[in-house]
Amino acid sequence: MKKHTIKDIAKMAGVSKGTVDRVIHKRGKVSQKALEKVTKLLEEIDYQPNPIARNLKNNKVYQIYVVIPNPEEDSFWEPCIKSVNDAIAEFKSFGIVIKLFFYSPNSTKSFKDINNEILNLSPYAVLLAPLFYKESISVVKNYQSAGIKVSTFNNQIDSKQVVSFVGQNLFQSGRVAARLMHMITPKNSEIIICHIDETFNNALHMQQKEKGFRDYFDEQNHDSYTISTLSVSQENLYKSLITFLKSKQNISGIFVTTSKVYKVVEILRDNNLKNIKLIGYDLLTENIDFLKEDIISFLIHQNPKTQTYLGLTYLVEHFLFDKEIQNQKLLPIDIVNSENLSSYIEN
Amino acid sequence: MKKHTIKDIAKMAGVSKGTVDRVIHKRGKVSQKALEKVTKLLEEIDYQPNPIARNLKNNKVYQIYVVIPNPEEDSFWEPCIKSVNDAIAEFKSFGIVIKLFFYSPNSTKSFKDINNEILNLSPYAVLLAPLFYKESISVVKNYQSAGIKVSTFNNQIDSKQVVSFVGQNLFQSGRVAARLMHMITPKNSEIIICHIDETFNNALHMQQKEKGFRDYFDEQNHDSYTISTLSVSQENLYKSLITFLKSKQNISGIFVTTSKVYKVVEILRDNNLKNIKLIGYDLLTENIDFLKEDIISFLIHQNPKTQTYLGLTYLVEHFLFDKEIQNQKLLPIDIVNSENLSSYIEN
DNA sequence: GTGAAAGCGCTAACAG
DNA sequence: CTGTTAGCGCTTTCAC
Repeated sequence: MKKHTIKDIAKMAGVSKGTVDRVIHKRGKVSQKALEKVTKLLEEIDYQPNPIARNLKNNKVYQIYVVIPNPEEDSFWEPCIKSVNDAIAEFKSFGIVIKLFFYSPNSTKSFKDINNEILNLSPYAVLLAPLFYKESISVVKNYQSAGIKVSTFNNQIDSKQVVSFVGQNLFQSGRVAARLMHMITPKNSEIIICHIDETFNNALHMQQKEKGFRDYFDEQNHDSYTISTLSVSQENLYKSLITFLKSKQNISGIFVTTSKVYKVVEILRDNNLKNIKLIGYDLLTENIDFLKEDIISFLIHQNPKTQTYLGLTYLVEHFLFDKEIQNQKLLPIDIVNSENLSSYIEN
Repeated sequence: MKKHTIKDIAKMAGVSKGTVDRVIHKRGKVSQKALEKVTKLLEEIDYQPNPIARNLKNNKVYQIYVVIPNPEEDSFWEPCIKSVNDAIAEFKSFGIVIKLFFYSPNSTKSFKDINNEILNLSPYAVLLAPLFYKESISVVKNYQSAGIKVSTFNNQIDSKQVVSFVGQNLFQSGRVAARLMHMITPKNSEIIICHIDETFNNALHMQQKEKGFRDYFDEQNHDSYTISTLSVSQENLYKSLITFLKSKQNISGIFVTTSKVYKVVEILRDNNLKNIKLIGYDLLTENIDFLKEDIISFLIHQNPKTQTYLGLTYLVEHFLFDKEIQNQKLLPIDIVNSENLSSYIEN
């Protein structure tokens, strides 16, 4: 059993391969008669051109450059490195060259600089984890003018120029955290939403998460819970948190909207504050240990590794097989506790 | 910029493409001198043969037949249909033909029959969801003798003949359920493990889940919880469960080891039994509604859709690009509550 | 309008 | 041992 080829169709229709090709690609210059005959045959057979043969001519090298915050400054991004390396190995033989670039999560300048640098290298496409909203918009615009495709992941920016976004619904993610918090804290207690961020540049995520979190509790008979927000830089975290906590009483839980939960754990521990449930984000090694010890109750997994890998895969398959890229892929919001943890990291 | 080809290397080494090919594939019949020269060049360049061109010759049609329990008899398998259809559409143009076959989850005969039928059709490979252990082993053996590759998913069978397995660690899955149950039930209460199964043929899964569940509680100061097991067929479920529940007191939770949780919900509701927490498996529509209403606290997602899709993808990529198939892929054990539910199903 | 032919990268058969 | 050649399915060019 073999696939029908252009040759088969040509023979059946009594025309040449060239004519069949012209019909398939609607290049015109085909007689009415031939057109009808071939079209009919194509439909009957449900002909599918062989995408492999089609791209044989394209012995191009496609450069895809990945741009993320430096994992040494924020270990959240660590898993992306592995993911990129996997993709490099997997796609090398197809002529896909993937390179990884870092910018400092605390410096919009470094972000702009690295992207300008990449602009000059003119790759085929860029996969971007954009922290800085305003700067990202303009960076994307530059790529666009240079004819370089841009996909984003983790953080969404509102730009028509972006080919594809891979990430999570952060509002919903906040609701998930709220649901869990609701489950493990007593009524009539106080819950704190804690934003920890260096520069407040990525405040957008945190805001969406907070909205979702509050939205959930608003739907409950929520008068029984008091919810307050603490927004603070890493530097001031220690002092501010302690002061904040002391100003309250009956605190049963803290929802940390970033991966920096472990910092909160350390502070609580230092000050011998117990019986406060913690929910935060991401499977950093620092967090993992606390999760295992049940000091952190739940982590929500944002899965940067899969985000990166999917973002890359979409681009690659588009280049190689003309596969359409889906505009948006929202990953599941994984709830992780001490027991299903291993199933997410041994992977 | 373009990829290095066999032609480039031949030119550089001052030999013919044929010779380079012989070196690459270690076919011998190459002079020492040529061998060294070419080998060195290949390494220097880090030459990767173009897998696309390589398989151009193979204008075969690869049939992959998928065999699952009939979703009309057990809706757990429903999502596999979608998955198979997706794969059909995605791989059609590559000459991959995928077909779906059902057997009755209550009849070993139908299982054997359908597999014999498939054996006669001699496809390239079979992707199998094996419910019946003993029968599966022999079925796999038959395929093996006929030179048909077999991958399995969802249920593991211990056979060296199986190319690949996609599924979950069920022991760990039981532990996850236990951890959650522990979190939402009070100490000194009684918890029930409930196995619901028509024929007890797939008892293996349920046993592994039970082991994990008990293992977790054994690690806790577990004397405060009483855990007992009820094993029952669907038919007898109603009566048996009621009798069982009446024989106990202070029941705080039921862990149902299959997707049939919704049946338990209905029984509890009928009998006006409240305040019993429920944890079960799988995002059946029947279960989903109860999860949303918070009557079921958690569902563990076994993700049959992804299992099927991955199983198929591995085979396809192996056939088309000689990609190695990983022997075992353990999927994450997803914890689903009313809030992250949508992120798993809108997908 | 149309067919013939070359070529993409790789493999395999064949002739030397 | 080695080079040449044909051919996989598709596209593109060129001559008629």
